[in-house]
Amino acid sequence: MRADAQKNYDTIVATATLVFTEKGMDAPLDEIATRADVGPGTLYRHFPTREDLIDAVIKSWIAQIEAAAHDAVLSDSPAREVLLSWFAEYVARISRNKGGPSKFTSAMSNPQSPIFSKCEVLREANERVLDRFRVEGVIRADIDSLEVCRIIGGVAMVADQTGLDELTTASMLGVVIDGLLTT
Amino acid sequence: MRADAQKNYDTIVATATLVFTEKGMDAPLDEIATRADVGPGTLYRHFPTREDLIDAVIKSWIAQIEAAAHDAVLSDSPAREVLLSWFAEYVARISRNKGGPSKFTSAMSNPQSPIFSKCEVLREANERVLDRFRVEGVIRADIDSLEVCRIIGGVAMVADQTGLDELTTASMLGVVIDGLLTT
DNA sequence: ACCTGAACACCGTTCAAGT
DNA sequence: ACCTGAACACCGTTCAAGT
Repeated sequence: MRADAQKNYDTIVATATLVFTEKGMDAPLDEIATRADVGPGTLYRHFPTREDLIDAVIKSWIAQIEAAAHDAVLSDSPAREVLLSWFAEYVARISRNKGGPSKFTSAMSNPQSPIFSKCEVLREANERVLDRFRVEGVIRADIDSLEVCRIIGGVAMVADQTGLDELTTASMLGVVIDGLLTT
Repeated sequence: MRADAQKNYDTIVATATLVFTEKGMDAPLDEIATRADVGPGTLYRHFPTREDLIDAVIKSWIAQIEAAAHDAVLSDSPAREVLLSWFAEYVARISRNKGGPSKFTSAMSNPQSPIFSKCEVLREANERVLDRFRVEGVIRADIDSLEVCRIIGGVAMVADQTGLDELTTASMLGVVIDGLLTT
């Protein structure tokens, strides 16, 4: 990539990160281009779709969720407690930017999506945590990680759209967890 | 209301019903005005916001949910079975038009919304069903109907956005129900 | 009192002209 | 090879002019 192209690419991603934080993942691309001091065509050349841009923005932090999953796998606290903080963590990550829960949860079921592979990282982290408890026999074995991601994603979408606080969200997650536990 | 105004009002609502069915509740208002043979200003005069229009459209069927709730209250099938078909019914109603789950579930937590009172009808129907099982002691008493509407609404939103089939949706509802049951 | 439709604003998307 | 920005399309919203 040419030096000026690389510079524009980096500036656009940095600006998008900022604008997504301020206004959510549905923020006008126009504003991103303007604040990055590039023409709209430049943004489109680098990122043909909004999801391509989202993909570049989340690249810097999406893998961090694996550490949280790792903690959940190793923790010796009660299952319900571990799952509650793990799911809360999951929700917090995909809700980092407004509009995130909707984007991630939809893309997870769509292999064509530019951010599908990033969603797989989320799902696999979840899979690892669920696997631990499946082995221990404390949660149902007939619900796969995709389905769990969808249900938790649904809770996150409602919380995101409605602006619910963490306590209310945790209460909803508690219901889902009780539905997963066999005990 | 003047005769011509009344006629326009009725035509707009009828056309909106059609367009919402075809393209969902986020369909362009423009198309509704054009197909109803009125100017955009006429649509805005009668319905200042999209939600005002939605309110008029759903008026004709929103109360039907009470009959389904009534059936659920009287049914002598096992609780899990009754709740599953009730929640499936609830999801089907709010998913009648694409984009519906998101609209209803958001408005339910916002008393300022023009469709808030319609959402109350949904919530109260749910309340009646939940009350029956609370009295019987088969479901948790610490989760109110608003919270249940939110969780089920979240499932409906995911299903709506992702285009999930009824079986997959029912499976997710099953998890939520198991989380509500005390047995 | 109500309707019309031109006009404006906003935003996504394309592409001819430039470097 | 890449960038610019004018231009177009689309859609929501307003309002002066009409009936």
